[in-house]
Amino acid sequence: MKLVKNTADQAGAHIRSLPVHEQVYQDLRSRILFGETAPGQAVTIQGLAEALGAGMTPVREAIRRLISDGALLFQGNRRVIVPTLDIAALEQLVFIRKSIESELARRAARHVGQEFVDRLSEIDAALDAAISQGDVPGYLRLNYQFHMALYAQAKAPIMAEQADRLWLRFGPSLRVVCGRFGTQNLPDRHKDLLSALAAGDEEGAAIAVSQDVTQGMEQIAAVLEIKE
Amino acid sequence: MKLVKNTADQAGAHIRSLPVHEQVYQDLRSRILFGETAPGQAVTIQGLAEALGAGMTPVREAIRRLISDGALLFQGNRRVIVPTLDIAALEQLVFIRKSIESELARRAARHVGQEFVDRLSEIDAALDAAISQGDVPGYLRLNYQFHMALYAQAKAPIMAEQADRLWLRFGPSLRVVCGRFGTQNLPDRHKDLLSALAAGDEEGAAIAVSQDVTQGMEQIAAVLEIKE
DNA sequence: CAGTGAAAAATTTGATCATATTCTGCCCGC
DNA sequence: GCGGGCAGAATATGATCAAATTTTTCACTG
Repeated sequence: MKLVKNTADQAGAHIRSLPVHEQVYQDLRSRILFGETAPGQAVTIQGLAEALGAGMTPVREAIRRLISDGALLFQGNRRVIVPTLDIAALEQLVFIRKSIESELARRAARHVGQEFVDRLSEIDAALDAAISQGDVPGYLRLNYQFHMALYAQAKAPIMAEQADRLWLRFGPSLRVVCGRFGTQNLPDRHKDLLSALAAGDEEGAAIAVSQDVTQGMEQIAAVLEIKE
Repeated sequence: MKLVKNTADQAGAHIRSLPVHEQVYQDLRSRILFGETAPGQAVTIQGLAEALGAGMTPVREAIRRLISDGALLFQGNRRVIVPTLDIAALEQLVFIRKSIESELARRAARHVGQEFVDRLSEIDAALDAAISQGDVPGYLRLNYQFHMALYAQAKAPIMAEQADRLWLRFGPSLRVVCGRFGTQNLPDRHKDLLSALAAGDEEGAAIAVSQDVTQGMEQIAAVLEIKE
């Protein structure tokens, strides 16, 4: 009872290099990271499967990964939401970020060359442009890109991965901050960082990143206070 | 055409509160954590599904979560293995563990009561017994239990979760250490820690944990050096 | 004639989907 | 207000397809 072996070479301009579950993961991840999902929002498997035109198995896997990343929260019953930050969580994130990211900056300072400083400066210039134009999504993406480029330079992949994961936890809230305050008075310790890097000043780089973290988190804390 | 809705709650002593993918996750996790899987070993979906008597979808989900945890490694092609530590990775783990776990000890010291110190002492006594009897699995489980009980007391769930995740990365290698050196000359800074906790000495607790981490990691480093 | 190497077949394993089943939350009638 | 059904969403299975590894074969060289 062999049915027709329909060769199924129908028109599919699919780039099949990446597995579907990986594509879904990246897609969802960047939505969370750049605030396209609001804190508290529910996430349904079937909804996503339909929205992305994928089956539910790949969507399931992507969601599990993101739960493990701390980017999504599995509420005891079988409901999944974008987690809401509270002050206690934020305070812990500040501590961990400062520990890891300042060390990453320290290590990156050991490996910088002129071409790397140039590349970072380029990103920072684009970032400034986004800020002055009030381009919130652009700001969020470039800021992320700036930090990740720096951390990649530290030659410490495990630490960089930990830092990367932490960003998923405050991405949605950072978006809320920008929605409320706009981009005008955003902190920018990147200039300090760039001069420290150019001078090979490890401690200076660490301090600059630490201050950047503190300021960013304080903005989020301010919004959280209001909400209480 | 409704067929008999046999509720099938008689089969085995199944605790049906936990979903299968969760059970598989916990099972695999503890196997990795306590060294029942060797570093470098390959992990196959279908193999596990058969071994655990589960379908492949739950196994898939568990594996994805563990990859995200850093407990398994997805090799570019589609092969999944238990990752092998190298010196560079170990050094990064030491830094992160010291940062996070010493802070957790510091915070735990703020919330201890007598009954908590007693409970920890109890675990530590059992741990000593396991060491003197050469009971490696018992040592690994009790050591993990000791640290996690301490970190739970810190009232910092996010930091504790990060620490927990890190343990998955050196579990398999720790097992190798014990296989080579036995349990006799394992470091035990737990006594220092217990007295610091009883005295409410935050810094003392932080230092004790930091030394415990250093010593444990040095043992692993020694084995890694030999292998090179 | 034996050994080496590559190419192709076969087997193993991963990826995806369609579907059946079970559980949760909600709504309606009592 | 409360309990039972009802809708919908999540869990889980097995089938099916695709890819990668392994094995086999065979030709060619020393």
